[in-house]
Amino acid sequence: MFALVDCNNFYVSCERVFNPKLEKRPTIVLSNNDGCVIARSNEAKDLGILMGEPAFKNKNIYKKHKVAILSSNFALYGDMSQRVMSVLSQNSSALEIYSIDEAFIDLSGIPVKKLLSEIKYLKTTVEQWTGIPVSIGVGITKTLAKVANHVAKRSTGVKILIDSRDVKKSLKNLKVENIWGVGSRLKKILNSFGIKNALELRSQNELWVQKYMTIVGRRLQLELKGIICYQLETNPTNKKQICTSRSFGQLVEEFSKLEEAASMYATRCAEKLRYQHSCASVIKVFIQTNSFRKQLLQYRNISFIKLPIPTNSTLKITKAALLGLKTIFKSGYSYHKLGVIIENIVPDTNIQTHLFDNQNYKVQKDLMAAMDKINSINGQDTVKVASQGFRQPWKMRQVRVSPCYTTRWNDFITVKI
DNA sequence: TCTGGGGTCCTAGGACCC
DNA sequence: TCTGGGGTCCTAGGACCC
Repeated sequence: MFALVDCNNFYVSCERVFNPKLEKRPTIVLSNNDGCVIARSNEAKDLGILMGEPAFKNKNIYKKHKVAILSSNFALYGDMSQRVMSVLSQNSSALEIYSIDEAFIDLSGIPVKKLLSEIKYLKTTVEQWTGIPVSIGVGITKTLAKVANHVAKRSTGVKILIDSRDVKKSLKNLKVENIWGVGSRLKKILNSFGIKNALELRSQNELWVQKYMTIVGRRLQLELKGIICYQLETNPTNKKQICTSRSFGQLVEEFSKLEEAASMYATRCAEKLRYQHSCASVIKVFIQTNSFRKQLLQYRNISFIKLPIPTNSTLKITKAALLGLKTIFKSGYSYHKLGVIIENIVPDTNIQTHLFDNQNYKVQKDLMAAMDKINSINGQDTVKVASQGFRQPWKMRQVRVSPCYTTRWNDFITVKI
């Protein structure tokens, strides 16, 4: 049994905690550079303001209804999120923080009779301690808990969806596009076969689902049937990719400004990397013009840099990012967005396999011999090396540690920094 | 020497999430 | 004039190996 706790209109609710005058007033929060709407109060939703809508389009509506328009303050939201999650973790046995405003809770062990009072208590506690209103939905699987939450949001704020007739009814009332995991593409496919609600999807033939919705759809269907495919993930796993990117407030042409942004974002990436005690060896930089402005000349490109040895040094990552930027920069374009991405992330204690890179044949051979020795002493798969015959020029296929790593990077720039 | 089946690994790109 | 940012997972298809 899972509960999904979801903060209502999270960013707006955060703002309201510190500015009670915003209560009852239609309120929206805008993205970076006040570009588009990323949060709406219920009153704003009632005005027909959509999520992700560009803010400049509806200025008249905002003015007419005296909508409070706020720039985003992610430091505040992050802090409020932590407070909510801490209350939840104090009041539950197992917690998975799913996003900044959502968490799954394990409820197994609580008798069904007590469920309602439990989650009502949880809801009240969070609201009293943090000032953030939440909705809680309970279901047998995570997907059903999501469905329950959907129902809760439209009623009293709590919903237990266990009774099979109740489940059936709720699924019938849920449009396919509102199912967790169904986006615009799947909606189109489903609708074209006349499947409009979640109940119809649940009762579809399994082979059909597999064919048109792949394994993802099968899991979705099973979860709707009450068969658990997604467990609670209580240990936050390390990021496999870390990205820092922004749109510029206005178009940028000078290389120096791009450089400035690239080194700032590279620094942020390195910080995030160190925070999770990892190292990375691939640094990507992308730049792009504004694709919405079709009259302008369009250009986008991404550079790949692979470092011989993983690092979490800000300096090294920044240097690589700047080098990458140089390789893709073209003058004569007006740039709109820049991002730095780091990949090939490994724990910072686990870099020995990368010694194989950029070594000559003899050194590699010696290293392999050393690895073999370590393996034979430990008697386990500390380090595995593919048992290929040696060839010239040396091409190592695979060095298997966890995570697995190979040296097939011919098309990439490899730099020593 | 010729050829095929079975397998792994990798990447780009798409789809989806909040 | 002005259109978010940060992620994950899956698949197809190529490269490569035995």
